[in-house]
Amino acid sequence: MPFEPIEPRRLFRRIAEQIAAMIARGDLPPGSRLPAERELAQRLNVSRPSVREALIALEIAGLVEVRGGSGVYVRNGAPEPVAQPADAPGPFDVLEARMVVEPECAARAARAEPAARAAVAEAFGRMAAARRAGRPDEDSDRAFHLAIAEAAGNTALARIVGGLWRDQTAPLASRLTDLAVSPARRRDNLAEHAAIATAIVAGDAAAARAAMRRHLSAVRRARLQGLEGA
Amino acid sequence: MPFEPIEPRRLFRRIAEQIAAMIARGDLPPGSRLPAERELAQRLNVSRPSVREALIALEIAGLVEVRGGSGVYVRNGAPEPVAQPADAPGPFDVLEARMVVEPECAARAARAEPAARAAVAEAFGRMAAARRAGRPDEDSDRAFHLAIAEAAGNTALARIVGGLWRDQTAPLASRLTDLAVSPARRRDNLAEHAAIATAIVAGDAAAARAAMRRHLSAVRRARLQGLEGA
DNA sequence: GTGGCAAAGTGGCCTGACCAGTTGAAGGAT
DNA sequence: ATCCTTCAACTGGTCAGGCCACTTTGCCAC
Repeated sequence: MPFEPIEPRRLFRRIAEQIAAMIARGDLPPGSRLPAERELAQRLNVSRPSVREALIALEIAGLVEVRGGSGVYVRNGAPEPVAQPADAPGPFDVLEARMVVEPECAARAARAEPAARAAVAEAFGRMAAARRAGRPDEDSDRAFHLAIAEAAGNTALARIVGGLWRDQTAPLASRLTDLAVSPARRRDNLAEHAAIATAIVAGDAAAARAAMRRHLSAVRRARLQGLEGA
Repeated sequence: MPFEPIEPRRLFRRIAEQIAAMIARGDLPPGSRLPAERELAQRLNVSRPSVREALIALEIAGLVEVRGGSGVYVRNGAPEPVAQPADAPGPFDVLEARMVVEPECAARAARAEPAARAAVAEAFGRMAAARRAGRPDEDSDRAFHLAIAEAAGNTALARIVGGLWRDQTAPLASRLTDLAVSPARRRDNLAEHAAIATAIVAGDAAAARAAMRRHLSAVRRARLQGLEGA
């Protein structure tokens, strides 16, 4: 008898989520052993196979580790939703990392299907519109770069770019550099984005890579000057 | 009765690998329905629960989609935003991302100060020792790549590489392909690492970049081919 | 102490069964 | 003939109970 007939989802998912919730809540600290399969089954009023399926799902998801004959343990390096501000990279490290990753993303995006490339063009359109309307274009700027990373069609790369932008915008230190953007720089920024979008839509991978590289170089140059002149 | 007591791994992993191999090989095109659980069980000479566990593992890994009452289908490309537990990237996405980031890290490491480069050499030495001692070299392998990323002197890049390795070893289905490393591949792996370490210690950035690229290409090739011989 | 051995506990896997949803084709109504 | 209903086959979803191999633990002899 499933413990609650209210939810239509598959049983092992409900069980897995329940266990994951315990881990996230701290009821099951990292490294600790969770109850035996038989006991979990009895406690949750489900069968042992269902518990096993849930545990396998959690194992593949990287939340727990199953040691045969011993027990199931909460994984130590469990990905926490909270980020530690301590070792956050500095703004220039982030920018350099972007110069490694994003040109390649742009090149791949240029080789993507037309639909994906159209999404990049659309993101650029929104950014241009925001700028014309005088709205802060920080969000649409980020959205543009993220659209390119997503168009590249690689989840891992998209996640990396997303993380870099988070590192870049979150810390207060980088906020300071953000303010250093002059109206002229803002205009150039838009023009550089246009070059990138054009190359991607045209399917020219080499041009897209070069345009992205130029753009990021310009951003770095502006930041270096901003720190002096402002 | 397990079909062959030759492998000590858990049964559902072996089954999952076998199915994943069929998908990778193209025997099961994206969108196609794979055989029923009962038939798979009979064909592979295992019980249905074991097949179910394997299918759940593949589902969490994002390789297949299970439609109740209908069948199990090979997923075409894009991972849905469905993923509640974790939308971790697939193993090949991770590998591709590494091919974007790590060669650049190797090049920068080669330009680093002697102390940082010595740390890379040391990490390689530990890995070689572990391999000689017959110890599992997965950890030292990871440590070697992380050492290079850290020697590159960019916090953001080091963090990216660390994240990619976590994605690769902890969460996803890559574990399924991980154990497909033959002794020959393990030996080549060490040789490739040696080439990387040598170039970095010598301060030859171009050679380091090329060696890292060769290494990752070899890893990808091994993963694509693997899983058949056993 | 200390080393070894046995029992308890745990995951690993199997057999067999029943239920619920999907699917597609047979058969009736229009 | 065409459309709709119905129903049987098929598929995944879940449960129950059982046996085995391995790890852990604690007792006992040394």
